[in-house]
Amino acid sequence: MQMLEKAGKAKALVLTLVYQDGTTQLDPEQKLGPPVCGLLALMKNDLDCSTPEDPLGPNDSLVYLKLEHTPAWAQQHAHTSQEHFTRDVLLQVLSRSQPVVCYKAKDFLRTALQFYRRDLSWKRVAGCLIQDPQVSGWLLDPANPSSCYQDLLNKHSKRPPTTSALGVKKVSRVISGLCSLFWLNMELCSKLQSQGLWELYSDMELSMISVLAAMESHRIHVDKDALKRTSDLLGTKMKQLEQEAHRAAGQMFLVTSNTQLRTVLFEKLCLHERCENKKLPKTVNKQQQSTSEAALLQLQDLHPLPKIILEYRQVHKIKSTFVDGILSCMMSKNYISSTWCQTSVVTGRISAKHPNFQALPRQPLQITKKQYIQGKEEEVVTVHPRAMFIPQEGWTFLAADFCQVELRLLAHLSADPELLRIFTHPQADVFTMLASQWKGVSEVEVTSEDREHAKRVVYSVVYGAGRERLSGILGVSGEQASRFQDSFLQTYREVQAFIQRTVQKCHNQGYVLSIMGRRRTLPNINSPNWGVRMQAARQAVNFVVQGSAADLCKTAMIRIFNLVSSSGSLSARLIAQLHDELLYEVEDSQVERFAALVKSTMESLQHIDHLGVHLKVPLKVAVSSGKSWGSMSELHIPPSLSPPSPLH
DNA sequence: CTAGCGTCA
DNA sequence: GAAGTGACGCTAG
Repeated sequence: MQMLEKAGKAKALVLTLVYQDGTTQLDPEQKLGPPVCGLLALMKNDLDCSTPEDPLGPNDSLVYLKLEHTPAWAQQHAHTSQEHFTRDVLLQVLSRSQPVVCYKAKDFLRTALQFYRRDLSWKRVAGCLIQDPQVSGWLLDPANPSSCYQDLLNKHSKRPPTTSALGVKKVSRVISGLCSLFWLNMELCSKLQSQGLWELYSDMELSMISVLAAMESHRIHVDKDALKRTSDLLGTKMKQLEQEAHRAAGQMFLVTSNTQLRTVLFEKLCLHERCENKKLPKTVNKQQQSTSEAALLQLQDLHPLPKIILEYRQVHKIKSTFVDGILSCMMSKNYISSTWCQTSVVTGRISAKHPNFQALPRQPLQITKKQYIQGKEEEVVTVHPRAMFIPQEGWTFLAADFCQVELRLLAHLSADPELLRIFTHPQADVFTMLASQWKGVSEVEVTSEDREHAKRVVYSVVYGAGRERLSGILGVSGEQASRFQDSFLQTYREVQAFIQRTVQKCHNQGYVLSIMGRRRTLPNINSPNWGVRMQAARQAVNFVVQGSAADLCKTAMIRIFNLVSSSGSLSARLIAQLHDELLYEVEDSQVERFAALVKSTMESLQHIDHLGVHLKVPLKVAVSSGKSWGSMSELHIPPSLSPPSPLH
């Protein structure tokens, strides 16, 4: 096929998805993305002789590939050759060594995987290094990601817009868009190079595009019936609580309305008059009595209503966001695939939406269900959104968690002897240890809530929480909080020195860097406004640690992805990334082998020779597995079962 | 304290 | 009336 040969020989390929409404990825974002109908590829050979006025050089050419499945009954006849042609071009795009450029390349890769899910394995996208100006733009200035292609172009292109949009045919607009995309990519690449961001871009972020595309193309099974049952259960529970609230209030009112609740609590029941010793929070703009959680907690001993409202809100939150919310993401299917965003977090972490997989409750919710069956009047049921996610038949979920990554990185970055000692001679889990010290109980008595509490306290202090905020978290007076803060920073003196060093550096150069060279510029670090300046200082410190942790987690994802992709037998797939935790779906028979591989791959990141990363602390990875995301139990891996040869 | 997304008034 | 906003609550460190 001539065209295929031409595409293979082209010096560069510039791609965009085309949607059924005629728009492309270069047009401003649609609210609800229309379905894809094809792919437009510009094959560039004349890299020097095109001008803004005549973007298409004499040796450049354009091809439109229809993405559409031929019905099975028609396959023996006409259109199958075209379908195969498109697939072959896609395969070539995935494996070519010449540059391929696509704005929002992840969407392109995912679309390819979805259209050819029968005969295009997700492993095939592993080696693909498609360039993406959206990613480059974000790396250059992660705090201000561009909202659309035009935005990005305006921000970086030296030349003014090529042709005025009015009166020009849509086709020529798209063509000149693709040409500008090519030049924009060149421009961004040179900027990355001059900022020292090239390695981070080409070795990490570009690989992430494939990892995320493969992750998005996977279908996560959800127990839809159970989800519907819990939706109904929570619905009846809310009705019960509403009735209880009306009874407690002595009147009907809309429990979801804070205005009406305020009237009941403070004008009818006058609860604020009965707690003059406590300070009740006020609403910010109107200085009215607040009905926030903090206020209701203060009032809960005076009257039954606040407690009922608190429980109502809790149930409502779970139902609307995590039960009905997930149901609405499923449409008529019985699976979901989240959207994973690479360019929305300043620190380099990734985020998820529809649904936000990273925010599903960790703890199940206990519901007491009143039912009028003889013998038992009350039944306690636990509602756990995570338990709704199920591996496919014959597969198991496996989670691998980097234990205390940020704190370990802080130990490394600060070289604090005390913090290093905790991690190099671990008698116990750090947060468990601290919790047992603070609460005066033995380590075995520390509950998971205690541990969680200790964790919040530690991170709050190291990221610069003020006295007021810290007293809220610790549950002590402001004065005690201050004392705690002082003694903490005295115990870990080098941590304090690291914080000061980082802020100073940010002051001098205007930006800070993570261990792998990720960069955040903080213009506000020199603001004349004290509050604004202090916030920038905290952001600088947080960026160095959080950003470095993100670097490690991404490296882990990529290495594991490459190991599995290049293995003939391994089939484990990444389901989700919970920042420091990777969740995989693994064939039952491969669980042990894969667990050992994941653990050793992740822990081996203590030393990354070619990047000059040598952490002063060991990395610890905890692995767990289960037949639902809600019921994972720890897996103990013998230390050296099979040391993998790390690819990079 | 720092990062997000989803829901609501 | 619809669309935008800030507070809150869930997550992760």
